Amino acid sequence: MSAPTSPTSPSRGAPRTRVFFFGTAALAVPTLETLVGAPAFELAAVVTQPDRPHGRELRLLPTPVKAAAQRLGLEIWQPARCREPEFLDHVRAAAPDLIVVVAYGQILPPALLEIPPHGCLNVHASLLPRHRGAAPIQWALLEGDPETGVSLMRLDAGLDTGPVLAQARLPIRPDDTAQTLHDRLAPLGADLLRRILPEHLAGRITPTPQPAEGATYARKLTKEDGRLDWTRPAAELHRRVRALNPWPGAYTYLPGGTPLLLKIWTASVVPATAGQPGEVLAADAAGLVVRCGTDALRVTELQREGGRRLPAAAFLSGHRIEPGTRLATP
RNA sequence: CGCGGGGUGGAGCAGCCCGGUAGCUCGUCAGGCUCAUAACCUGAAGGUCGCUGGUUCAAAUCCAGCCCCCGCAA
Repeated sequence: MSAPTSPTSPSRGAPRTRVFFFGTAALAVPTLETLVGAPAFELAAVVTQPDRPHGRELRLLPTPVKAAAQRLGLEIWQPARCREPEFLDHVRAAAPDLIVVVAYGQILPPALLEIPPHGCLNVHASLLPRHRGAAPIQWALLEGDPETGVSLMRLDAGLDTGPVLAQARLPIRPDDTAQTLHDRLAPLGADLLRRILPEHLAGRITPTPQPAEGATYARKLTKEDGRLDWTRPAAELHRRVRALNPWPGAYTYLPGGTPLLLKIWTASVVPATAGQPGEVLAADAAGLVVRCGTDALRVTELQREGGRRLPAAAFLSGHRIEPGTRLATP
């Protein structure tokens, strides 16, 4: 569709800044698009993780960033490890002025950080120093933060520990999921970079070291994190359901000959004082109400293993669940 | 060849192992009850049982191939 762009229109005066973009996940795509759309920059190459087997047939699929880069007609590099000497040589030879990193998934070694004269900038989806690490969006939800945001920082040798250039805040809505929050943070990060980058290149910004106080680490989530412990308060379980949507998903089990795995997609908190934790208090068109340690959770969308995601009313049409049933967490 | 589950009237499921009248919950439509109703009662419409071929007197059900969906795993 788009022909490979050549540096036509000799922008009179200042040469364009040569940028390398490092990114992998979908969060990074809006930032990549922003850079491509800015005439002041020449996007020399996009570095992303190698294609990995994905999906049902374990086919090799491109990363979201690679797919976007292909669509934009950009040069793509996919080193197995960005600390490989051979790769570092390639980067040195290409002489980028600046490296921008968003959700790349690998740590950039000091030897790489030293290459671009304007440094390596990173867009991170939290208000640093809170939620450093791999899953900042999910942890902001799990912890019940009233707000989160994006931070633009200069990479150093640590994990998300570099000095911060700027931040943008974003309130967390009561019904936000990791997906919806991600979808608002991604463009927010792109916008932050677009606004601040010219200032940075002009030398008008002094990054502020992150305060030691308030630093937390947002470790990557696992499937095990999705197990719902019904003795916990409903408010907490509600946060867990939202934080793990769409991945890895919160779940419980419906008792039976062989317990049936139920993934909980959406729910809300309702007051309750009767019943035992895990007990089904009601199962009707309004949803599946499950007693928790405090109050109850009204499940409104769920999915059994092997089945598709369904509204509670549709699910209950085919799966009779009587009040009094105890959902288990084996 | 990574492992496994599934495609049955508008929705969700059962029936398939042990071939032979298409079932359940809900929805829709009509009528009734009621001050009224998403409640209740009665009745009705609506299905090439994913596609193709095979076995058989007979296939939703057994066999083969294909298409599509989902979970695990990554």
